[in-house]
Amino acid sequence: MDEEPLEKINHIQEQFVEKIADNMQTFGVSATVGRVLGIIYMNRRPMTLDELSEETGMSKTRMSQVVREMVDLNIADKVFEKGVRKDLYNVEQDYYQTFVSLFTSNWRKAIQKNKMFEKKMSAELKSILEHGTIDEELEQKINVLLKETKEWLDYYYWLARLVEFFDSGEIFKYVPKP
Amino acid sequence: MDEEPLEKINHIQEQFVEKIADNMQTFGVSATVGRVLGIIYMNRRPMTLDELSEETGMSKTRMSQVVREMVDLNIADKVFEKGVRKDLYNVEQDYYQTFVSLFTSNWRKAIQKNKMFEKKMSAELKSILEHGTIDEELEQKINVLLKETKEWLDYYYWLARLVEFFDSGEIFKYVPKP
DNA sequence: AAATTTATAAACTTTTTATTTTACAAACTT
DNA sequence: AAGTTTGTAAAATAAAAAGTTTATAAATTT
Repeated sequence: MDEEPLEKINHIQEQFVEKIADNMQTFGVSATVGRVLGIIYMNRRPMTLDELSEETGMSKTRMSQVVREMVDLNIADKVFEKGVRKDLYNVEQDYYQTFVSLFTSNWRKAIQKNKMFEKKMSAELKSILEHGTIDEELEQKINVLLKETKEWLDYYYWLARLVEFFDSGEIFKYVPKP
Repeated sequence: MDEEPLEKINHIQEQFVEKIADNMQTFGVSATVGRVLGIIYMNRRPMTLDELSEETGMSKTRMSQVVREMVDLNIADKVFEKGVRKDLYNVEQDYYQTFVSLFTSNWRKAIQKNKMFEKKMSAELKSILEHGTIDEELEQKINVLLKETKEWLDYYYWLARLVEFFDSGEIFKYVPKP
């Protein structure tokens, strides 16, 4: 463990990147996405697919997929620099903004997937109520499910409101940045 | 698709469970955990490992692992019922509380893992500053990393505060349940 | 206390996800 | 317009996660 100061620092920098990669998994993104984010973040400057490939030791194709995922998640951007032909990718330098982007991307996706579901379910349930031969017990079951559907809808409405609460920055009014 | 009303309802109930399972993945838990949650939730009563095994078609051992994970995540509880020898497991019936439990469990784990890291890093960096032979450029790099460490610490402090904001129910003051 | 039921642990198998390789199309240089 | 460079898609491979089976320990019943 008796390294040159410069080596030591590079080693520390790598540990930072690994930690970022590890933490990023809490958001449900792969360690590789986290690692690439960490690498660009620590680099403080936009990077090309080739540079990322070099740094991670992974294929350029994989880097292409990863940065695309990051752009979709709103945690990276393609940037232009005159004279440079290769695409350059940069990441958000603000932790809090990255948190908000990942949180909102994730939940927006989930909310989107649920929108149709509620409508479909209540339509089906009502159709059974109207057209089927139904005894007391069955009718009660259907009503329980209809109530469930309603609560479900309310919950997703709340989630959408929560996403806005983060995206708008309101959250920082009540949980201020230190 | 011309089923008996009862069949139709069972089918709808299954769709609910599948949707819950799918949604649960947004929290980073496996579909199986989500499915078990959904099954117990729709059942409205605590269930045994055998019943769960029957419902999911999975082994009892797997059910044992899954409910343990759920208890750890604070979204299920072992309950006692006199005269019943088998363990019974119940789940939170309130969507919002389940959201809070999963959100806080996840982030508490992440925060915990980062606590030591910051201390270790700044100690290492300071030690290099004191003991190594360091030129201008190197010193600047170290200071950048020290600053990074500080910001990191602030960010995790903010996250801890955010977790409290949810856990205490404060969030519902500003993003009220519908 | 022998037999049965229940829960968990460990080893193994299957399925899913991550990554690489290969191949190709689009854009750019000369 | 021929030759490069760059980015993406599709197929193949490798690694990780989920699930099952077998074995065993603890508790319960008879």
